[in-house]
Amino acid sequence: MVEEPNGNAGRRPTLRDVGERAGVSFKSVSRVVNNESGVSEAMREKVERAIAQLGYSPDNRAKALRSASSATATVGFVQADVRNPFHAALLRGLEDVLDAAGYVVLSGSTDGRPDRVESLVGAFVARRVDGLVIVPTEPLSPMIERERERGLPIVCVDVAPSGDAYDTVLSDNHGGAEVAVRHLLARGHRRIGFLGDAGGTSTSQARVDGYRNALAAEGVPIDETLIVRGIEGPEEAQQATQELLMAEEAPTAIFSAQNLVSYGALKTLHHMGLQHRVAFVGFDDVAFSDVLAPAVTVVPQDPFTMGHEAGGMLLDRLSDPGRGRVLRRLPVSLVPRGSGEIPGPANPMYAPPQPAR
Amino acid sequence: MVEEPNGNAGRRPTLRDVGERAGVSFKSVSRVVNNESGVSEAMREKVERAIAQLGYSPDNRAKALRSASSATATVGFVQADVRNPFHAALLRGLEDVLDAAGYVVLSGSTDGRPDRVESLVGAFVARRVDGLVIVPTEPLSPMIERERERGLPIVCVDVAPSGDAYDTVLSDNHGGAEVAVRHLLARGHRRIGFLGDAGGTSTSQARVDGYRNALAAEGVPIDETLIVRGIEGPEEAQQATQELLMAEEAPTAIFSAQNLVSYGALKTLHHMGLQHRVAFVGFDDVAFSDVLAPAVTVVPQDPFTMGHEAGGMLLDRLSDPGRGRVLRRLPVSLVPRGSGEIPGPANPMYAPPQPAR
DNA sequence: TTGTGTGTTGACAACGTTGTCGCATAGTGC
DNA sequence: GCACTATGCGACAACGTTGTCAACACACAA
Repeated sequence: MVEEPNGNAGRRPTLRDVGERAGVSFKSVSRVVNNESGVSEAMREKVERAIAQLGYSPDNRAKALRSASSATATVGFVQADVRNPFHAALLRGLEDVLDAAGYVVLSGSTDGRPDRVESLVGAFVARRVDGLVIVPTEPLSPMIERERERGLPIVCVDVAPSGDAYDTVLSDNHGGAEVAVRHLLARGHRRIGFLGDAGGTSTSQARVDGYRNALAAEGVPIDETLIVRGIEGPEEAQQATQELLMAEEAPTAIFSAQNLVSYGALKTLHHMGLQHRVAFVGFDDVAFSDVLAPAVTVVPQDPFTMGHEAGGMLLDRLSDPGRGRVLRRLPVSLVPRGSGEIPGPANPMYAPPQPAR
Repeated sequence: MVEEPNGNAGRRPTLRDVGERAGVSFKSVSRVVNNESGVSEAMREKVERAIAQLGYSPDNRAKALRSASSATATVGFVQADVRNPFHAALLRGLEDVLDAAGYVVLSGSTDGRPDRVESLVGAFVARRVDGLVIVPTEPLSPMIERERERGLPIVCVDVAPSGDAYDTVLSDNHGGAEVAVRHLLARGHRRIGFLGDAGGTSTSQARVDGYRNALAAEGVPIDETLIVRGIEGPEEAQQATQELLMAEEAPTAIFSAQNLVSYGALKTLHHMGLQHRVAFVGFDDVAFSDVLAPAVTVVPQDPFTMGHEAGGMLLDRLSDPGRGRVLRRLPVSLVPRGSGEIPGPANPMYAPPQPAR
């Protein structure tokens, strides 16, 4: 039970309060709190008793304020929407590694809106975060650029901003997309739809490039009408998928380059009754991918690990601000579960896609 | 472009720096920054020019430190795991309403472990958050109790801690469970399995109580062997579901009381090929609930709104610390999608559940 | 006894900000 | 010309902490 001093209800006890209580100077209390050497046993006991009685907890703001070089042990995480499971897992990975190092995480969602990015970063900077982890948007917010120039440690995750100024953690987006499309090609598909998200980020670009590369490597001509980019959320993905599948020469397979897009695409495939006829591979894992019939073949990323890596990278940068810029590209590989193994026209097992109903 | 003063590389400009630059006292700069009255136009312009040149951003730590009553405009959110979509949506709801009021959110996951709760709350308090929003565990951390006694505004969400000391936002857990089970009863089911999560919280309890109530109201005897509680995560849920369905007198319907449990239960139903035979209703919505076949009948909560409400409640409490404790219980209703409408034995349409393969 | 270390403690100045107060300067009324 | 008020600005003290330095007590050797 914490003793509540009569006069100053609501005020938190300070070093000075504890010192008064213990009959010593507040500086001695500071020494005990910080486990400094050169404190007698008697002093330590007296002070610790007083601390317990008053329920003292140190004020990190004052500590951080004392020396400009000193730190708040707080970092900011800026992403589009924490409700996207990918971002939530990133955050959790971050939290875990930073928590272990004594940091806490300020988290904010921007929906990718530049004004929200600016205001959020401004709010974080006002609180003097020691560093930022961001999922960049394109173009990168000028405020973020300015903070980097000023020396604030910043790590990008999932997306590499243009230029090579930022420490970055990525998945192998190009390679992953290529593997996915090769997988479909190998099963006899020649007309493969591409569904990509909005944003115009390097990540989004790398995934189309991977798609194009895989086709080119097999000598399959690229039909631009099969490539749909700029899809914003599951509803638009449903729409786009439907249009693609109702077209004159519909694709026999679909590669979706992002988890929310996959969600919409799968919904449409199932609603149209084509889930067993049209092959599907998605970048990013998707909830229930192993419960759906057919189970969903994906190239999963590991966002938890990505967050972990990003946090570690930030800690490294904090301890050595002068080091060169680091880019880490995490390998990905395809997990076949069923939807991606549906045969295509160049395969003897092929059955033409007709709606089941 | 921010001008970098030669001498003090890395140091952020302060009020004093701006004042020097503009040739005025730092106090005048403070006045301009805070839009105080009694500042001449000439002064304002001079200062604003200097602010822009130096890229000044105020230091929230110092501001908050200045007066004990002043605030950090920061709140902490403590939950088990952001990767749970329910918690992520809570966080997003919180962020949005608090952001609009100028606050930022410190977020931390504890996996429900008491030691992590303590250390996280300690870290938040050290940074002098103005308030906390927590998803409580049972028993409630003594550190949280102590902070409430000390006067820190705290709002609980999703779970009501024992006693009635905390502002709380809840779903109507009892009512929701009752509606779900009544729904199954009305379709002819008499043996209804209950799958509940671990934790021993009031929420978890309310959902079993709702289950029991619904059965009792229909005069259906309660078979304790059909009630499985304390399920920790999807894997355990899979296991429990399988055992339930392989038992001598297996249930013809299942009510799952939590989203992660539903995930595991659905996985097992599908793997056993029983998804069209055994009825299923889940508390909490679940990703892909409308893509699965049959689509999943649920009693969804609206975690985004819950987070929104919790944030609003915290803001209210901050502006009026003396007000009485508030409890808000949000209504829920059942969304029939298919899985919950599979007929049971007391229904003429009933077909006995046999594995499809 | 004196000097020299050694170990423990306290006084005091910062950190960057806001609140309070006082001092100029200018304008107003007589 | 003299008070008086209003307006704009600066000086200074906090807020709670840490770093620096000085002061003190004590032991030990010379």
